[in-house]
Parts: sequence; C-alpha cells; structure tokens
Amino acid sequence: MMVESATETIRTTPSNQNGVSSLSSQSDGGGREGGSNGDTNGEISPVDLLHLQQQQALQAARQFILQQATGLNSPSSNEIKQSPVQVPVSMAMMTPQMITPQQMQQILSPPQLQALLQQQQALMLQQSLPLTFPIRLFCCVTCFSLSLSLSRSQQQQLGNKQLAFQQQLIQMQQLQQQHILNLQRQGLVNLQPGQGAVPIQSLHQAMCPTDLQQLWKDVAGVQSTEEVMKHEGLDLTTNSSNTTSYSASKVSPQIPHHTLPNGQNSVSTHEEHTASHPLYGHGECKWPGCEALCEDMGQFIKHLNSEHALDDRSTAQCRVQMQVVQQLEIQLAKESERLQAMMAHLHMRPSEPKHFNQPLNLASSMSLSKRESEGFPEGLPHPPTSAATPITPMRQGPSVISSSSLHGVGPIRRRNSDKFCTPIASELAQNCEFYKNADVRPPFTYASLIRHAILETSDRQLTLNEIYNWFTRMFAYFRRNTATWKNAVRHNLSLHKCFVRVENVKGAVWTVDEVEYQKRRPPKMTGSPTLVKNMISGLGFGSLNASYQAALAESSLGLLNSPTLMNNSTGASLNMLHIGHDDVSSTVEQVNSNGSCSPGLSPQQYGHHVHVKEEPAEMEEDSRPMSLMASVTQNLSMPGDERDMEEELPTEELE
DNA sequence: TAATTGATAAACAGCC
DNA sequence: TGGCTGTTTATCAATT
Repeated sequence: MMVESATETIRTTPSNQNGVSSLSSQSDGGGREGGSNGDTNGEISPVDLLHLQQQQALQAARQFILQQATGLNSPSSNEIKQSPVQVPVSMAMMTPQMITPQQMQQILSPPQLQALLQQQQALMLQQSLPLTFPIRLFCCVTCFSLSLSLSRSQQQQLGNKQLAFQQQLIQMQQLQQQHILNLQRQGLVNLQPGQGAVPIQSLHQAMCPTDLQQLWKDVAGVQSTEEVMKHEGLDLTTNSSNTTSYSASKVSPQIPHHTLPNGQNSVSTHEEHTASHPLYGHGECKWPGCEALCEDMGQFIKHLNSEHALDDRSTAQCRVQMQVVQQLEIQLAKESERLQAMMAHLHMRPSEPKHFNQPLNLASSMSLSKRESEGFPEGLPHPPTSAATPITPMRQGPSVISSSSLHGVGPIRRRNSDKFCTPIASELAQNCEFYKNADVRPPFTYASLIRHAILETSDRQLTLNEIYNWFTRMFAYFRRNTATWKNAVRHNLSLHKCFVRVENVKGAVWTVDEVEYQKRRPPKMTGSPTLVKNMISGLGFGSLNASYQAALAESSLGLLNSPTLMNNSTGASLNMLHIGHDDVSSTVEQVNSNGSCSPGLSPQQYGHHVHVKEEPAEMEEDSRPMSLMASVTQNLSMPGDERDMEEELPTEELE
C-alpha cells in the first residue's frame, strides 16, 4: 500500500503555506509526475478528480502517519512548524480509502493536518490536472481558511481545535463535491468524452463568477477571504467576470457567451469592466512583479492572457499574494489592537468628556459589515466610541485623513478641515492629550496650527522657535521629521500674508492678521442658502456615514472611529451655520472654549488682543482696506507689505 | 479642465 | 563655518 519508494519529495515548510518556492523549484521535475492523471485523454469527471484528490490527501496522510510510526520523521507540532517536512509526492498509486478523514483527523493533530493539507495543496498545484483553475483556487482558499481557522483555534482548547478542524475538513469535502455536482447539474461543467484537458476558458465560463464566489464563500468561511481576493486581484465578483469575458471574447470567440444564472450576460460584465482592471493601471500591468507596459486595455488583456495565464507560476504568485495579504491583515490587526489600547489609555480617563468613555472598537472598523453589525446603525451617527482623533475633517468627506497621514508618511491634504469646519481650538482642547501622546498628524493645516499657536499666547505673538516648540509640545507627530515640518512652518509664515513678522528688540516675532486669515478663505458659507443647505445635507447622518465609510475605506487603519465625529462635527458645523465664516476654528472657540489647550477667545478677541511687544520703527504705509479690527488692533509695521500690496486684489474679495 | 490651495522640497541669502 | 531664519520657487496632489 505504502509507496515508500515514492521518490519525489517536496520540501515545504508548514509555516509557509504556499510553498511557492518549492513549487517553482519543482515545477519542472517530479511535480509533473502525476500529470498523467490529467494529461491523458481518458474521460475524467470532476467527481473523479475530487476523489482523486481526496485519495491523494489520504495517501499523503498515510505516508505521514507511517513516517511518524516508524520514527523516521516524527516531528512534534513545533517541529512541524519549524522544520521542513518531507512529503512523498508519488500519487500515481491511488489506493482505496482505507482511512477516513475523520480517522485521519483523530490520529493527526491539527498542526499535522495543516501541514498535511499544505503538502497536499502543493501536490495538487503541481499536477496540472484539468479543471485546475477552480480546483486550485479551491485548494488555495481551503488551505488558507484552514490555516486561519487553525490560527484561531490554537487559542482554544485542543478539543475545540480538532473538532473545528474536523468539521471544516468535512465541510470542505462536502462543498467540494456539492459544487461540482451542482455545476454538472447545471450543465456548466460539461466534460465531453475525450476532453480530458478542459480549456481554461471553458472553465472560466463554466463557473460563473457567482458560483466561484459562492465557492469561495462556502469553503473559506472566513470573512476576510473576499477581501483577500480583492486585494490580490482575484475578486470573483469582478475579476473573474473580467477574466471570463475577456477570455471568452478574445481567446475563445467561438464559445457563445455564457448567460449567468441571474440573467446577466458576461458580455455586459465585460463591457462594464473594459475601462478598468484591477491589475491594470497607469499603463502597466499590476501583476506582482510584472510591471509590463501596456498601452491600452486590449494590449493588457493580451498580456494578461499570455504572460499570466493559468499555470503553476501564476497560481503560485497568486498564493504568494494571498500570503502577503494575510500577513498584512495580521499586522493590521496587531496595530489596530495597539492603537485601541492607546486610545483607551488616552481617552478613558474619568476627567475626559463623557462621550470619550465609549469603548473604541477598532477591530470593528476594519470591516464595514462587522462594524454595522456591532452597533453602527445604518444611516445614523455612530455612537461615540472614542476620541480617536482627527475625525473632524471627516465631516466634509473622505480623504482628509489618509492612511499616509496617519502614519505620517507622505503629504497630507487637509483643505477641508481647514476651510470648512475644523474647530481647531475645540478639537485641540478636547484631544489635547491625545495629540500630545499619539503620533498622529493633526488634521489641520500648518497655517491653522501656526495661527492657533500664536493666538494661544497671551500677547498673540511668537518667535519662530516658540512656534516650533509649540508644535513639538502639542503634537507628538511633530517631534520627528523636524526638518520637513519646520520648513513648512517657515514656508507658511512667509507665504501667508496673514502671518505678520514683527521686528522686536529681542528678534522677530510672528503675529496673526486675523483679517487676512479670514480673508484667505472663501466666504461661501455666508448668505448662501445653497451652500448652507449643502452643508446641512452634508451633515446629514447618511451622508456623513457615507463619508465616514469612504474615509475608512481610504484609511488602511480604521482608527477614525471616533465619538467626536458626530458630537463635535454636528455642533461645530451647526455653529457654522449661523456664523458667516467658514472657519469654525474661529466660531467654535466662542462656544467651546473651556479646553485647557485653548485660550477661549474668539477671533475677534484674538484680533483685539493682538499686541506687539514693541512698536516697529517704520509705520504701516499701505493703504489697503483694513477692517475695523485690524485697523484698531494692528498698528503694525509690515515688512512684508509687498506681498499684501500685490496680492490685495479684488479677485480675492470676489471669491 | 482649469484654478485654487496646501504640503513638501529645495535653493538661496542674511544674520548670529 | 555652521546653524538658524526668512524668502522664494517649483512640484505634486486634492479640491473646487
């Protein structure tokens, strides 16, 4: 029974689920040994193939057991994880099923079973059987889901582990057979006699996207599977249809377009996705490691079908990508957990406002569906969970806080927050401690921050170094990359005429020309019913939620699950509505000025309190229209008057 | 699509 | 001489 002479072995590391390196290295060798199964012209039904594979699995299991029994290779669970396992590849000798899967699972521990499955998967991937695409995908997902379930079950009792694993294995087999039978029943898989090797295109057509998707769902049984597939360009809801239609239209034009069970024709699907392809962008192929230049979609499709056809290499790459995604998800979960702990630490204090005391569920924010299921009412504002921060910008839409901004990598765009409704004072007041400790970039423009820093002082002026210090003191984020943001600060000070440099005996100090600061913002919110209406609608729960979700989608970390999202934003934005200026940092400060980090002054107060330590020698000489506030409070010399003169144009006023 | 705005980088000059 | 400060320009990206 045991074919000990099975010479071909695959070195695979159990922890490496894909065993890609092994596959690639072995692809020319004995991995094709079992290819006779599929390369023959004999009639092979899908059921036969499934039986074949099951028997292969059992064969491998028996081999595995035998090795353990003979002491030739008796690794412990840990050893399995750490050391390569020699797996016999000889699958030519198919034996009756002498050990049931259940028995096998009773004998083998879950790690052993996992290793076994991985080996079996590697075997199947090497065997170039017909029906390779769905089955390989199936195997990929199966092992993936099994590995996930294993990793979860490792946290449980051993009994639970084996039970769950056993159930999953049984389910896998049942689903495998059921799906093939269903497909046969529907006529989707029609293996004619002598059609041993089914063209891939036919298979793609045979299994419509919904079937494939269902297969994935059923087998994987994990919520992340679809995401994984989307990540790697195997989103069966789209890509499969893409591939199907592309293949059907380009490769096998003689094959009539398959009408999907739901009535949707694959042609329409093709048309829908002609314009874009997840694996195509910026004129190049996005297949991992490819980057081939393709002028248009047609060329890309040709390239895709020629260079990335269904073969061992592509399948292996697919699995590598799955592994990558899996690792990223694990990493994401870890980081999210860490962030959650940080948030909890920073905002669960008794002194914090009440709406901060809600638990932060970052994990739930990872998945929209899960988030909704865990208490995010649809179309309603999310309950306050935590002051996670820079959520204020989200009020106006997505992409204000990006993942890059969260990580402090790359440029950020915070125009909305600055322009419309960022109550910087209240935001800082409420999240002062958070920004001080969390390495999260504040969702404010440099200009807003500089202004706030200056206006926060008693005399409304700061030296550059003091501004620097304020940044580093108030924001942990600005305690690094000093060259970058300091340059930006200087740039903003020089660029914006709202910042006025005043010569002092001690040196130069910077003040804020509040009028100029307000002027630089388009006063669109003033007296514009349409805009006000839009703002109101924009604050609607539904749209807000959509924006929030969109931003969540953009942010790789769903850490913006903040309570102040609605509390602050609604309040602040409502405040905006009766205040002409869109700069809510001005308006909210009037209302919400009890924060420790805020001086609690309105912009008018700010303006009136602007006081220069020492009068400059030269008096202001420009004749620009000064507001009452500015003319009264800021009798300053303007070394930078040139910019004012040349920029004080009616166009700005007409905005 | 163009204009606007913000962020970033960099070069340069003046000053201490 | 090097660092800091301040100005200016350019580029990119997001938004309007």
